Amino acid sequence: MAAISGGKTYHHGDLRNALICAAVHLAADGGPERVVLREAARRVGVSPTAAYRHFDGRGELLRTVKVHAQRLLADSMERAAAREPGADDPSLAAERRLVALCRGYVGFAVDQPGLYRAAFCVARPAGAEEPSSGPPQAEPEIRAFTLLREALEGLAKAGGPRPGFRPAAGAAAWSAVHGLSLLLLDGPLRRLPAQRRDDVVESTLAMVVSGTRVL
Amino acid sequence: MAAISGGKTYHHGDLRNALICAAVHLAADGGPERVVLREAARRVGVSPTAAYRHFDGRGELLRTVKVHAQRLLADSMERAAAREPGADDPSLAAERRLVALCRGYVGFAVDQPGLYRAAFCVARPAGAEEPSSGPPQAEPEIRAFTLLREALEGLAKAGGPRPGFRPAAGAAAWSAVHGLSLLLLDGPLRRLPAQRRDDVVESTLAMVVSGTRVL
DNA sequence: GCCCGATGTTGACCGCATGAACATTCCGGG
DNA sequence: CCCGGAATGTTCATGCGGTCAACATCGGGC
Repeated sequence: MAAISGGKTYHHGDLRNALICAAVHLAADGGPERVVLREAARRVGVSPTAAYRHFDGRGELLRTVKVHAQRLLADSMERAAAREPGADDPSLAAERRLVALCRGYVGFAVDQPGLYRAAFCVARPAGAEEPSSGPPQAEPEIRAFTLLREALEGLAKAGGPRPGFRPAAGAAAWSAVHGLSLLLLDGPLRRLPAQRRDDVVESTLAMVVSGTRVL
Repeated sequence: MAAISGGKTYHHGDLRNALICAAVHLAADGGPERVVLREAARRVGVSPTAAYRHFDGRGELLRTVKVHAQRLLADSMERAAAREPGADDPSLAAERRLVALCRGYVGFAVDQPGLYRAAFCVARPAGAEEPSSGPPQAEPEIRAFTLLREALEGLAKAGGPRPGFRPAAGAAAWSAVHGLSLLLLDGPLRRLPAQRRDDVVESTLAMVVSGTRVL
């Protein structure tokens, strides 16, 4: 029927995606807590309960947004790494890649605070608190982390295989950029002037790189 | 009157503190989002709106809890540092103190996830979004950060005054422990078995210490 | 002893999440 | 071509939380 003529049909046709899109926009300005089911429905022009045909409640909507946000974060990292020219010295290249990835990480957090926070929000399955429910359901393995870990492995390899390298180094690096991002967003480093902020970022990256050498 | 006899009086007598206490308990299990005004009032045995005589709404209650939580965090750090024996080599002592403080930090986060999250939650003043409202109102200077910074300064001094030391090093160290804490709490490092968790913590602390040397 | 201000209480309104029952549409047999 | 069930939306209703206005009560200073 007249889907072309702008007329509204009883059946939306692609409500799920429309809701996700609206929810992502909500998260983008206001973070995860502003992802409100009713509001998303309103924006799409549909009754609130319609969303329940596509999501198991607000929790699942949020979780979907979260996945999206994580993807965007990883994209930002890869883009930053791709922009990095240094393909000269291969051993240096590994380090540059790591730093570029981190820059992309923090950059995303600063540019898209709402989405960044959404990417790491806790969206409990609607009233779950007990750890004893079924299998531990392995984490979907976040690409952002994979990128960091691989970069670190590349760095370790480039510097010659050293014995002390621990996989936990990835977590350490991640901790640094994650913590830095959050402190800059909501944390006490919020109102930092841009110049000082860069300073802090550089220092932290230096710590990561240097720390990587001893891990 | 019969405050002693357990009889309830119309006037509570110390409602503000009672509410804060209840709210802190709520935060302790469930984090900031579970700090619900009505629930706190219920636990104290008072009507919901009574709270408005002492707080400017839920936001202020939460902010009060936040301050409390930050204090507890700093306490945990100092306690950890006090437990640290190493008073032998003064130059080593500085490093040990730094590590102990960090351990106390992460330890608090792991032991009191709800409070830790409350300590860093964003409690906006009831619908504020515009950055252009009055003076930047300096942050109250979080003691946890001060402890870290001072420890780093002590470390720098102990190693002989080096030129390159930047104050941003404090932020870098903080970023690491903060990020680590959050990844362990809600983040992807959540369900990590305790043993691996310690591994990650150690690696991160090693990164901090080593990074400190180059900053 | 009385009155005012501080402190609580009731009642009401609004937004949100969610579930039950009902309506509309689409689509694949017959 | 027609029908019935599956999808997909809608309306109505419940319960919770934040918050405001109007009213009640207490306690202390005059």
